[in-house]
Amino acid sequence: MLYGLPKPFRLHLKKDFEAIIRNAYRLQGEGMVIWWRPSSYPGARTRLGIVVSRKLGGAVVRNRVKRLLRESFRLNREKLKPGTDLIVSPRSSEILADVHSAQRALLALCGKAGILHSSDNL
RNA sequence: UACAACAGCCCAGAUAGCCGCUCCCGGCCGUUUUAGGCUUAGGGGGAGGAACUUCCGGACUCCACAAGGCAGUGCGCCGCCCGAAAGGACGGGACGACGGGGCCAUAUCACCCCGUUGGACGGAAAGUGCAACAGAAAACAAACCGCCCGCAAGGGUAAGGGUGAAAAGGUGGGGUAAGAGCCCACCGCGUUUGCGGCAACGCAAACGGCACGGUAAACCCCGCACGGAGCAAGGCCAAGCCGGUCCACACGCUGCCCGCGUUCGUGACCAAGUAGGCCGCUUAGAGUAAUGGCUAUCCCGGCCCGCAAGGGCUGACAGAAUCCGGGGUAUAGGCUGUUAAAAAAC
RNA sequence: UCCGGGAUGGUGUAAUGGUAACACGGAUGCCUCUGGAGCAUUAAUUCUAGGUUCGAGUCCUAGUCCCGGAA
Repeated sequence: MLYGLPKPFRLHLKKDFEAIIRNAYRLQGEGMVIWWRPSSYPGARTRLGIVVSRKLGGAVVRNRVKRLLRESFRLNREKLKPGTDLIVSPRSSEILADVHSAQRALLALCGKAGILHSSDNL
C-alpha cells in the first residue's frame, strides 16, 4: 500500500508528543513549524503528528488545515526517510489554502531538514 | 418592475471515476487463551439547521436528606390549547408609542373614537430607601417674588412667575379683602352598588370632596416553582509502589513446649487504588479525535469579458463527542407577506 | 466536553444610579544657555447592541472577545 495512512503512521499519545518535542530538531518555514526525530528502534514507521492552535480559527478551519496536512503527508510519505517521527504545526491558514501549496510548503521544509531520500532532493 | 430591511416557510447542489479515513458484520494471519495485525472474499453505516452559543428545562449518574421552616435563585395581566418541564401557538384586556378622525370659532394640551405597533404587564393604601443640578419648596408639605389685610409688627393666600424628568387634581363658573374643592358643573381619582364578561377588565349610577406624586430590571411584600454537583458524572479491571493477614525459616523473651515480639521471603491470600485499559457510548460514535483529496460532466445563483455564440472566476454560516426538548445568535439561494405609498425608470 | 470569572485613556487600577478619578507614560507649551526635574494644558464610543430609569460605567437582556478550572 503506497499511499495509505492508517493508524500506526500517526502519533496519538500525549506522551509521544511531549517526548518528541522535548528533544527534537526544530525548523520554522513559511506558515508552519516542524519538529522531527529519528525513531529510537530500527524498522520503525514514519509517523506524523499535527498540532493546530485555536488561534488559527474555528473548528472548521482547524479541521481543514489538519486534513490538508495529513493529505500532503500521505501523498509524500515514501519520499521521507523511514523511521522518522515528524510533528507539524501550522501557524497561518493562508499558506494552506489548497492541497498543492500545502504539499509544496511541507516538502520544502522537509528538504531543508534533510529527512528526504537523497534521490528526491529538491 | 427592481434594490433594501424585517417576518414566516423551503433548501443546505447532483452523478461518475481514482486515491484515502473511521466504525460495525464477515474473512484471513497470528496467539495456549488474550492482545494484535491485514483487507490478499465481500457487505453495510458515517455532521447540522443551526452540530454554534451554554441561556433555560428534562433524562441519566453520584452525593446529601425524619417532618417542617429560614435563607437564596427564578418566574409573574386573563382565557384556552400543545408539552414531562422549560417553553410555545391562538384569542382577549389594560397601558405606552405612532398615525388618522372627533370635540372646539380656530388651535396646542387634555379627553373620546378608530387603526398600526411594543413588551420580564402581580403589589407603591405593609414597611424602608432614593431623587444629582436647578428651584422658595422634592413629600406628615412649604411662602422666594407676587396678591390681600394691616401704620407697623404680623397675618391670610397655592390663582400668577420662574426651576425641574417630576411641583400636591384639570377646565369653566360662582365665591372672596385676596384666594383656595371653599361651593357647583363636566372630566379625572377613590369607595360602594348594579349590569355585562368564564376571567383580566369594561360600562353605569350613587356617594366621597382630593386624601392616595414617581421609582419594585432599589431593598422588599404577595403567589408559584426549585436539594447539590455534573459523562472530565459514575462504575469495572488493574502493572509498580505502599499496607494487612496467614505460612515457613531464623533470632529474642528462655534450657524445652506453648505463647508473644522482630527480621527476612522467586511463598499464599486480602484490601485500597496510581499509570494504563474497559464500560458508560448510541442505526455517526472517536479518543491528536473519522466524515477528506483530485478529476470530469451537469444544475442553481452571483460577478467579469463579449454584438452574439460562448468563455473565465466564484459560492453562505458553520463541523458531532452522554442523549433529548426549547430560547438566542450566524447564514448563500428560493417562495410568500409587510414596510408600501411615493420618487425614479419604462 | 462540562463548569467558573472578567472587559474603564497607551499601561496598571478607582468610581452609594447623578461632573468618569488616580499613578505611570505620550503630546504641546512655560521655565533653562541646553537637558533633566518642576509647573500648566491635552487626549475615553466605560467591549458591542437593545431595554428599565428624569438620568446607566453601575441595573436587566442578548452578543463579541479574553482568562481560568475539571482527565
